Formats: sequence, C-alpha cells, structure tokens
Amino acid sequence: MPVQTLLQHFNTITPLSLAAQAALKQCLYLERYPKKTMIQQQHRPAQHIFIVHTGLVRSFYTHNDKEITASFGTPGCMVCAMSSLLSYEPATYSIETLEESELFYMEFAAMEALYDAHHDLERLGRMMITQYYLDQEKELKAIRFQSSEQRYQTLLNLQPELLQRAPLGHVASYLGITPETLSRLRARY
Amino acid sequence: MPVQTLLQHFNTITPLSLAAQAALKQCLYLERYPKKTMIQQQHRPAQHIFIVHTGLVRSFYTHNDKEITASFGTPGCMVCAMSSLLSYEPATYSIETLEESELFYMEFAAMEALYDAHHDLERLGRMMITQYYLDQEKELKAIRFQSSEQRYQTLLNLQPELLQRAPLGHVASYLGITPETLSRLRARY
DNA sequence: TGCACTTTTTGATTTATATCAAAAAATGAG
DNA sequence: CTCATTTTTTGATATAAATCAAAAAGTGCA
Repeated sequence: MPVQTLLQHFNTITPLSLAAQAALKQCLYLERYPKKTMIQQQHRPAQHIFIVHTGLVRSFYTHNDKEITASFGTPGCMVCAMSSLLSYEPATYSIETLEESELFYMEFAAMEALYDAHHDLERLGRMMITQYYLDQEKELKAIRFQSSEQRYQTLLNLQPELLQRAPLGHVASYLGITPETLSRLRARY
Repeated sequence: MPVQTLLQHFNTITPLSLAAQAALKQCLYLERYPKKTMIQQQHRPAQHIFIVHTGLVRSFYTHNDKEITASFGTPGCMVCAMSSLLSYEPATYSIETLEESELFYMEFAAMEALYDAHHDLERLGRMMITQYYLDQEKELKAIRFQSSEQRYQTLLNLQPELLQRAPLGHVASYLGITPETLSRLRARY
C-alpha cells in the first residue's frame, strides 16, 4: 500500500502522531496519468501538491515566450507550483508528465486546514519549505558561480538518467543554458 | 518600547496568542553595536537571529577568497545566517554592522524551543521562511534573466540610499557583478 | 597635515556563452 | 512507410561582462 510508504517518509522528516497520519491519509489520492498530461496549467489557480510515485514529471514557466524548466520530479519528489500555492496567486508554473506516471496528490487547501488541527503537520510543512529554501540557495549559488560545464557535470553525476529520459531542450533550460550550448557540452562528454 | 513594535509586526504576519507574545518577549533583547562590528563570524556556529531596529548591517560569505554580500539589513529586516541556523552547521555567512546599529536578537535555539510550546509561533516560523523562499526565488530569476544594468536599476528604484551608505564593492557583489562594472554603470546613471 | 592604504575609476583585452543560421537526425501521425 | 514537424547538431558571429592593469580619489591614523 503505497500511501503507507509516503507517510513513512514524512515520519522521517518529523515524527507524526497517529491522528495526524490518519488525517493526512484521508487527503491523499493516487492517480495514473498518461505521458504528456498537463497536471497543472499556467494562469489557473494552483491547487494541488503532487508527489511522484512512479514516472517522470517536470514543472516549468515561460519567460520571453520560452519555456524554462524549473524542476524535474522523479519518484519521491514533491512537485507543485510552490510560489503560487504560497502566495495564492494564479500559477506562473505549469506541470506536465514526461512519461506515464503515478502521482499522489492532495489539495493544498486541505493541507492548510490540517495545519490548524495538527501542530505536527504544521511542523512538517515548515520543515519541507525549509528544505526547499536550502535547495534553492544551492541552485542560486550554482547559477552565480559555476560555468555551464560545471553545472552540466553536476547533473551528469547526480542524475545521469535525466539526460536520457528528458528532451535536451528541457534539460538545457533547467541548467540555465541554451540547447546549442548543451548539445556542444554533450558532444565533448 | 520597541519590542512592542516588533511583536506588532509579527502579529500582522500571523495572529499570536498573548501567551506566545509573552514567551517571545522573554527571549528578545535589544543591543547597540558600533560601526563595523562583526556580530556573526563565519565558521562559528550560528546562534542568533537579528532584527534591525536602527542602522545598517550586511551578511556575506566568501567565495574564491572574495567577499560576496548576501543581503543588506535595514530597519525591520531580519538578518541571520539562515542556512546555518536551519542546517545546524557552522556558519558560512558572516554578519557585520556597516553603521552604528541597534539590533534585536534572540537565540535561535530559544525560538525552536518556543515552537514546541506554541503552535502559533511555529506557524510564524513557517510563514517567515516561506517569505524568504519567495524572495529568494525572485532573486534567482533576476540573476538568470536580467542584465547587470537591469538589476542595478531595480536597486536604484527600491533602495537608492544603499548606494550612498554602503561601499560600492559591497553593493557590486550583492548585485552579482564586479566593482568595475558597477562603477561604469553608475557613471552613466 | 601628511602619508600609507583602500576604494573607485578608467582603459584595453579576453572569454564564455548567446544569437543567428542552416543542415542533419529523430519523431509521430495518417 | 512516408512526409511534415520538431529536435538536435554544427558552424559563424556578436556581445555582455570579466579580467588585467594602472591612475585617481578617498580615508583614517600617527
């Protein structure tokens, strides 16, 4: 039963009471989506948090009519239009599956309602956003101080399969470089 | 009584019970520091959160032996070695006053202890780190998509006084450019 | 008040990566 | 399977900003 695995995972972030776990479980759904399904549309209110169970998704936004990949989601990853959920404004991010995927989802509003009733879930929320902050800080420093080549190599070390499974253009914008530059980097390993 | 103003400010972020306010008040201290005082040293454990009451401070880290200004703190700003507080690792950030300043400070450990006792303070913590996340996201996009000149002009619009009060080199690294480039930008307004 | 030291300015050169352009390869619908 | 469309590769050129270098201006201490 996969929901149980997910709760287990949350429990390692911060211990959750049985009541909190039960309440959370009530709000979590698992669904299968075909390849190339848009599960969150730009300009519509962001409502859901997704957690990848199987498959591959990406979140992206547009800048000067170009799609910029913000993140890839592999099993275990939480993917959502974070800034829109947090600010309650229409989403600037879209999310789509790149492969057939099974995703947990829950209403963000439901999560917020649970915060009121369960102090430990509020703590979970705090710790998760904290982790997002720390990861983003790393990303900021990578963009500022590392060359295209260094960022490419980091990805190659940490998630080599992404370069096979995701189109080059998506990976390029994720790394903050043009497809041409990534193609050339790849040519000389 | 300035602590009262600060509590008021927190109250606008999320409503705090009187008990929570009283507990928080117990942990808050106000102190005056002369210009150029290091209030947080790199490599030492980060222990405090500072909130600027008067004056000007900056937080910075070193990269390739160069100091990089991470943020400036003006009255109302919270300044801390955030990532070290959150990760419990020795600070990679230093913090110093650029002018004589009055700062509120509190032990981060005390804040964490208060989280256990006061759900509403945990919420305050969650909402504050959330705001940090959203601000950092803006910064990341500015670095990725805006030119030096655009970032300079944004600063000029939002905090023109910083260019008078902080040394050019500090502002340059804050903007992610070299002092030479900033000097040239400034020359042609 | 003068002198060492630091910061800022100005100029010349280099460089990484974007942009523009077009060919080659891959993909997918009918 | 075939053709249209999209993606990737390859090449030539442009450019913003870094780097290197040195002069000028500013700062503070003795």
